[in-house]
Amino acid sequence: MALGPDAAWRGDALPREFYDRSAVAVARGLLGCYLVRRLGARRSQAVAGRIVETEAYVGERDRACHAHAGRTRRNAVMYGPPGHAYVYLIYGMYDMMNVVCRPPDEPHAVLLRAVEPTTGLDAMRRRRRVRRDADLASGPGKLCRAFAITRALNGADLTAGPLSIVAGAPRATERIQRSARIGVEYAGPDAARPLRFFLAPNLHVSRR
DNA sequence: CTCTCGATGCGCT
DNA sequence: GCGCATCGAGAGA
Repeated sequence: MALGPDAAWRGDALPREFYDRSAVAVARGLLGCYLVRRLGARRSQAVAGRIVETEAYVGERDRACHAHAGRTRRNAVMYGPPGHAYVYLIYGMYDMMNVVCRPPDEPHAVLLRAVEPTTGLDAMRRRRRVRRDADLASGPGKLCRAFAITRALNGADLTAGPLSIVAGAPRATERIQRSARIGVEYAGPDAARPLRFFLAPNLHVSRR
């Protein structure tokens, strides 16, 4: 079968070492990479898209980070090896996907905030009833729904299995921009830190 | 377009 | 019991 122009996501998953750095480095490095979800009994169906927006959560001293209060049952995955998914429920109805990073002995993670769908759009449209494709995965809760990511994948290894990330890069027309993180006003001085990263111009980020 | 508000489950105090 | 790393519907302009 010939590989079409959207075949980049078929490459190898990013290696463990990619994640073994600070969340800031990983948050920047993930922009343009492909989030790949394999579904079906034999994982024959695939849904994929370019990561266009991320946020870094940088350890116990970051008041916006779930590890701020130390290790708990919910955030335990953040204290494990890098390259795994940390998925949790928020507002009683939305799942959020993070990528665990691991600078020495520090619980860092990167929240995936928006994805530009490239493959399996029909499957995404079935899960998300939206008018425009740009709304399919333009938010952390939206992308989890579009990609069928739930807490059942908490702890999943991103270097092998039904959920992975494949190397990619920003387009020649795109630049990396940064801002304060979204929805962390409660975090005091940490709320203003510019730890959100996104590609611009790109119609699939969560806010313009 | 902007703004407001309710939904809804659970981790943690 | 409180509050949350959100979303989408509805109202108004």
